[in-house]
Amino acid sequence: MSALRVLLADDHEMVRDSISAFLENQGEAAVTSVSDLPAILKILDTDTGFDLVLLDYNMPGMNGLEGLKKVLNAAPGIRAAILTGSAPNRVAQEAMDAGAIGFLPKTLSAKSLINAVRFMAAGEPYVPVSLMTEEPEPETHPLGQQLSRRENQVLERLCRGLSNKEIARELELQEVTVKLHVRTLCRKLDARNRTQAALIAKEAGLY
Amino acid sequence: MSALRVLLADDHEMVRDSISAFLENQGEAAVTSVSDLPAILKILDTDTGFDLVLLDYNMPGMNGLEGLKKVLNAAPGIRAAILTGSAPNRVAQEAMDAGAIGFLPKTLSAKSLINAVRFMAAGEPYVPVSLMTEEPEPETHPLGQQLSRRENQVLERLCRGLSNKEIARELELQEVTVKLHVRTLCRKLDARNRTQAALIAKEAGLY
DNA sequence: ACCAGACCTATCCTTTCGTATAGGAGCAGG
DNA sequence: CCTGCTCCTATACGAAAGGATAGGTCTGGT
Repeated sequence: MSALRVLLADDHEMVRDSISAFLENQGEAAVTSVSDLPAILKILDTDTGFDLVLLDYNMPGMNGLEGLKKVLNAAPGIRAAILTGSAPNRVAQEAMDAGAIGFLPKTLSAKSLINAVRFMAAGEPYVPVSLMTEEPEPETHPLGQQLSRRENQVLERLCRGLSNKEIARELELQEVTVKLHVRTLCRKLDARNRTQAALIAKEAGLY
Repeated sequence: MSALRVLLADDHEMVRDSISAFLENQGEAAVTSVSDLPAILKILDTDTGFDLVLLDYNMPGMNGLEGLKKVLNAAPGIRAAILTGSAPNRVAQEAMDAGAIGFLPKTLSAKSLINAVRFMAAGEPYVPVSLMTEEPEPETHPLGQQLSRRENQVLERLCRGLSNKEIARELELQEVTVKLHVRTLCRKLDARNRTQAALIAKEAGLY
């Protein structure tokens, strides 16, 4: 049997090395690993012959599921899966809807990982059962859940003390748009201003 | 040479399996892995013969560095290191102060991990150079002491998300004066604006 | 086809924040 | 006395934040 060709992107070098070493030691796959989204796109520019692409959800250039869409766009028909540390049910659903072949929380065991990779490389969608059954989702954070994707992204940057302009630059948005999100976000969190919003989020342990 | 005995705790099963598999494949160590802090404490209750304990910073029961202290308390003299996804400089310092033998961001390469484990198991402290050379951002708790009485009063209100005007009213000052304090206070805390100042203060547990 | 919701942008406006400069009052120690 | 420090105030200006209104796209669901 010829080894599967896997393309792995994660900004944590330890995660990269560990996963790729593990997959290769099992003789299961030949792993090419990079650290950000642009690198993935560059590779796919000349080589779309991978059996599977693994994308870290939190990684430079990903911008939520935008990165996934870019990958699918760059290599139509390729099988791409999302890899994430936290396991928000909602994101899994969104990822699958966006065309992902699978969704892998890092809480997955290495053995399950092997199986999942095998499944997905064969074109079979894979999402851990736990994520599907936990439909009612006990709300890891009641706060973050009532915010939209964008609002969460903005809030995270609010918690780094960034200005609207800086947030706009990072998210590739106009400053007015950021203001909009900040305002609606403040309303939902019952905060009077950005500072309170940031404090509330930190208090809740969101960021 | 006999293999090192490593005790690993991380709530992400994938991380556990990957790291332990990697370490063991190198013939470097025999890894025992668990998923939370109580499990660690239970093991140490009957077996303190490990060369190294690796603790995920974000893990059930850890509660910041409390978990580290519990481990050191349960097995005095044992070598314990903190493992974390994010790499906040400050926490590294705190961890070392609290008695950790090392601090490992997950951005570390697998090769560096091996070296680090070897170092630490030998009793040699290990912290990535990058964390040491980065801007120190020292003194988490002495923060409050660097501030004058007024500045502390202003900071406390900053942490309630109040505006300059509101702070002025509460302290019976003019708004300009509050601005002055906010500015000098931000300088001392190395914050770029009021939001960051509030966040830093809360992070340090000041208010 | 239609509607609802999330998302993005624009214009206009007011308020707040942040910075700079220039003082003055009070108190400590050399 | 002079020096240095913290504290308080004042005026002024540009930058940022916050708010309101209006309209646009795109999506999924009915």
